[in-house]
Amino acid sequence: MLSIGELSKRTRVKIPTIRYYEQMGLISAPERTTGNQRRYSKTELSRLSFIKHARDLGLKIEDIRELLTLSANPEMPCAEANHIAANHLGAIRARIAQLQRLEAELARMATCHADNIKDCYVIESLSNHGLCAENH
Amino acid sequence: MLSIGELSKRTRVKIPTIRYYEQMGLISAPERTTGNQRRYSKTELSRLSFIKHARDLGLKIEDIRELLTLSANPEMPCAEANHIAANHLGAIRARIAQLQRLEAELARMATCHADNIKDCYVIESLSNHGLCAENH
DNA sequence: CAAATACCTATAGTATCTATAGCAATAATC
DNA sequence: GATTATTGCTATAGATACTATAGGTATTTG
Repeated sequence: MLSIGELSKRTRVKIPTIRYYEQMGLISAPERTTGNQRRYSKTELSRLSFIKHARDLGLKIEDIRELLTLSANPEMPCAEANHIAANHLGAIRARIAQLQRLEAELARMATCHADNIKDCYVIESLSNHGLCAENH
Repeated sequence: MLSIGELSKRTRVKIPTIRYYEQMGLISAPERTTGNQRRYSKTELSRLSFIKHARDLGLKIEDIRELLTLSANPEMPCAEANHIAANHLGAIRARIAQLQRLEAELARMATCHADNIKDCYVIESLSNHGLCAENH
């Protein structure tokens, strides 16, 4: 049995976050010691690892909740899980494309070598959208 | 003079967001009509455009506040503004790299053709970090 | 001038945590 | 066994950047 601190170390999920997930119903309330401290089993360790991994991938809590429900019913069709992953993939690709446009613009901006603000390209760029190479 | 609705249309900043920015002190409280409605001048239009543009670039409110202060002092050195932009550029590049790793992993996951959850690669991938091609 | 639209304030809610205060339990050391 | 250090508990507030709602008032349009 793991204390909340050990669970936190192993999953790299911070302690208040674990308690928050419990409150949100993502993980169930674990056993307690006579002194009222939480004690976790291997089951909860792997469930929390799943959650952490999915969060690292940028999935929303509600998506994760759905995936957890799905995974609890091993005979259900896999299409739904695929759908969630594919949806998220589209969102990520769009976000990458957007960030790359911003990267280009910031890179241009950061080449400024003016001595003072009145000639600074950073300020100028932000003031005047027309200077942008790409539209956003 | 523009009403808040016109200002919103021209800057594509939503009305409650404009009022929120006023509350946060990013823009100053504008004139009011006798009926207590806000009326904005060109000055405020361009200031809000600056803010919108910077937000679109992903800059944090506090960074924007700093840039606005800098731009109000045209004789100040430009180094600080450059520093903010460059910092942000670094953060964006890191985020792009991270998202590209996630994209690769999700793309692999979404190729799953299993019929039911127990063989689904999406669920399997999230359960088992060891399957990831890249580390994150 | 009436109806439709736009605007006002104040408050609460969203999402995903993180921090703090004040106290209790457990582990480590002597 | 006693002291001390670490860890844990609950409850509440704060961070971020808004968005939504309720209940009421101005302004514009036909």
